[in-house]
Amino acid sequence: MGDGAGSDRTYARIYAVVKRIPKGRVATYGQVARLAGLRGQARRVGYALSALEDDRGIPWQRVINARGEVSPRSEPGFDLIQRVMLEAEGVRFDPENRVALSRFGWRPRRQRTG
DNA sequence: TTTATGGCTGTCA
DNA sequence: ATGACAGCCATAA
Repeated sequence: MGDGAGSDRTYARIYAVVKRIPKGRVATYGQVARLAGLRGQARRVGYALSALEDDRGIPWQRVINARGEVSPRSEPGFDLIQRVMLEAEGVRFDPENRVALSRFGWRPRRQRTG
């Protein structure tokens, strides 16, 4: 890696943040970006997660968009899989297929100490 | 190199 | 609540 655009520290940082999202909680792309020190680069988070071929222990399903919805992507039906995974963790969806971020949103109290 | 999307978001009508 | 727009960055043609 090194010169590779995606596979360097930046993605690693994103993954590190996603890894901290507790089970049963969700975070938004923008939130992850900010916690990773990449303010305003929410889209990059989506790319980093999209680049994951395997989970690698990274709970990608816990990252949703700022509306509280599971973002649809290229692969049809994949958003449903994500939803099922979240529901299995206890995250509940509204009739409008939305998650109440006020209730299930992840709120880290502190930055990681090290 | 330029263009066109793409697991996004905040602001403003 | 909805829709248009502009930032931001990656990847594929």
